[in-house]
Amino acid sequence: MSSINLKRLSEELGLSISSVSKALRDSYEISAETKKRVMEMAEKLNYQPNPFASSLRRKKSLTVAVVIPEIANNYFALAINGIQTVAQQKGYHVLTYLTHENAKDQESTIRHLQGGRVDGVLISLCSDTSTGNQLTELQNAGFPVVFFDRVPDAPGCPTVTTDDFDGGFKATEQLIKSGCKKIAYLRVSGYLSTTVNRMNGYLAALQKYGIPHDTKMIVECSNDDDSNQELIKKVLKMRGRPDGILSSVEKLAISTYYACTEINLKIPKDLKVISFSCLRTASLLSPSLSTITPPAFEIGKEAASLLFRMIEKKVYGNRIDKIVLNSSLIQRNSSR
Amino acid sequence: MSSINLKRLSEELGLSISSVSKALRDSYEISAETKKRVMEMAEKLNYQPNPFASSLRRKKSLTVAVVIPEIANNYFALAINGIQTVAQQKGYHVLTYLTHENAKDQESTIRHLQGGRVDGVLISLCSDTSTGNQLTELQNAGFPVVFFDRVPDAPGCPTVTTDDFDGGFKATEQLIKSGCKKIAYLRVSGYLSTTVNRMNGYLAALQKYGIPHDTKMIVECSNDDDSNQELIKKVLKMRGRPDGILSSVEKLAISTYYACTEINLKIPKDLKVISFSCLRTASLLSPSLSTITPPAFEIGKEAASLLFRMIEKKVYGNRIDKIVLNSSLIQRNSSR
DNA sequence: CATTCTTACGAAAACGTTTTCTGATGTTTT
DNA sequence: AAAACATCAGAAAACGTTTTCGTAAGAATG
Repeated sequence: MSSINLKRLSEELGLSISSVSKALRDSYEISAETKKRVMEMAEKLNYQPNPFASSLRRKKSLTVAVVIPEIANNYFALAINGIQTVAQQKGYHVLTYLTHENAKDQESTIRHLQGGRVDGVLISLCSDTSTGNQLTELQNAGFPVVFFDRVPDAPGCPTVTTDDFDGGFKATEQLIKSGCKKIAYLRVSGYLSTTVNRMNGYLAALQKYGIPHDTKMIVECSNDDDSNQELIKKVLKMRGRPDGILSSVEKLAISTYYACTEINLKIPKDLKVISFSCLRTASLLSPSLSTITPPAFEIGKEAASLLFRMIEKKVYGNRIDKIVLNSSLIQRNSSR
Repeated sequence: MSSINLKRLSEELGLSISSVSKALRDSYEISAETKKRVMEMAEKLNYQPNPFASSLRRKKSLTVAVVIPEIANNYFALAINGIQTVAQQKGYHVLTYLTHENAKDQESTIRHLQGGRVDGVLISLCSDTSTGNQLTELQNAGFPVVFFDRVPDAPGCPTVTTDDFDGGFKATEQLIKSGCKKIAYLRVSGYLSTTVNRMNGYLAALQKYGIPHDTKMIVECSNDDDSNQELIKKVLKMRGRPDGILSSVEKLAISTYYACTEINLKIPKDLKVISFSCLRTASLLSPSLSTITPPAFEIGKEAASLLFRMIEKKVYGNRIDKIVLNSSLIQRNSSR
């Protein structure tokens, strides 16, 4: 809107457009004195360079995209916070896109991003994902892409994740040590690297402690809170019901709490619960919720930093970073 | 990155650049047959128009900015969700900027936005705000700006808010009816429309029920959780301490819970608490937290819709929309 | 003095679109 | 048959930058 541009500025100063441009970019071709004059006039007229002209010419958008399943989610909100912090400090702009756990949305977003609107992409895959090909297409085109949290299992992808296997293992171990004999695992339907790795940790812990693996203890949930709650209630009412629950995502722990209230099961007496979660109020819940907490903010920061390294050095060629951060297990009353 | 552009496409088709462009935009100047050929080739080569060239030429970015104090906050996360939902459906892109409650950041963001990177701005002011002038400058330049939640008190601003006065009034009334005689109000330092309107509702309720207003009951908190917790503890330990607390924002209610745990005050027996909050787990807290819940998602949607109306009809001239949505008071155990 | 080098600046092309203007062909009207 | 018109397509300018190249004037060199 600000209709003052280089042309206007150059007329005001009695200089050519190119000289003004060079002065503003602090080129050695311009004398110190002229630079000063230009800077002052630019300041005075509140000159703001047109970002589109600049991006068009330089083939650089100074913008990155963040593609996530949802935003009203403690984990992703914190991760974005980390991403923004790094990006803003680097002078980059951040576009966010929500896929709503919908592969179609994710695909069209990725396709769109190929238009060159951004210099790089940070993405956490939706559960309903089958778009690996599209993404590798992007990557093969030399486009910087960093996956975080929910990542593809392909080896060629730079990723930032938490030690999900270890988290699942330790959480399960903790439940076992608190006396649980039958531990259910609440997973999300579809393929999610996180949920699968966490499950593998869970299975490994069962094996280590000689607890037989029962497929009825793997509960596959959907994205609908109400039906999840019904499903969990059903599991908790069946013969040989679980006495411990490991929830792979926060919202399933919430649903478990509600389910227990409804069918009058007491946590932790009748059922011990532990969940992956970034809930700030975990310790204020009734009972306080034991959690495995991924360092979401740091994950965002690391992912963004990695992306900027990839963007900045043209040649990130053969090096593939796989960064793994530790999550912390915090035992509270729900699993004692 | 996708280096196929109109030139490449036109060569492939044996047409001129302009014809291809017109075909893609479905111009009447191009025959149906040619259009079909062009569309197919564009599809085949996965042509993605360069957004910068397009924006430069058309002076339209198809992008809006969201400027908020923080994102790791249930309210703002939900609001962004609403904004994104509307924007994505309209084919717009969303840039987000965090001010971290910092007026300097907010200023520089606004200044930057004048460069024309976006077609409109959605903003919720930071607490430390003194930048009204800058914003009206933007508005005077005919730039579409919609304020939501935390708004300036100037009459010329389109806003989307909740009935904060009413919420503060009813919440206070509820505490009084539950037997509270001395009710403290936790506010945030600096000027925030929300916190002030809520306080006025609080004061009005006190007056209606003939409760004397005591300035010591207005507790001005900062942005630091730890020092807030200390401050609240101090208030709860003083002579003539409050027996009820109305918290103007979610995080202060959390701090209150922690403070009570530390000094061994029981909610609701020793202290009744009610808070403005979008916490999904309010009913699972110990004790469950009474809340006044603003419809954050809808606020985001309304704000975005209003902004798009402003962007789309060039002339929104003398009409100023002030949309107010109702928040809902949910009484739970913390205030019974 | 003639040549090469700096220094400081301007002219113009380029980025990839969109849009206005112009024109060629064939079709309808007078 | 001449004139007006409709249809379709291309040429070229424009958006506001950045960058390459050219060059004038003076300084340094031989």
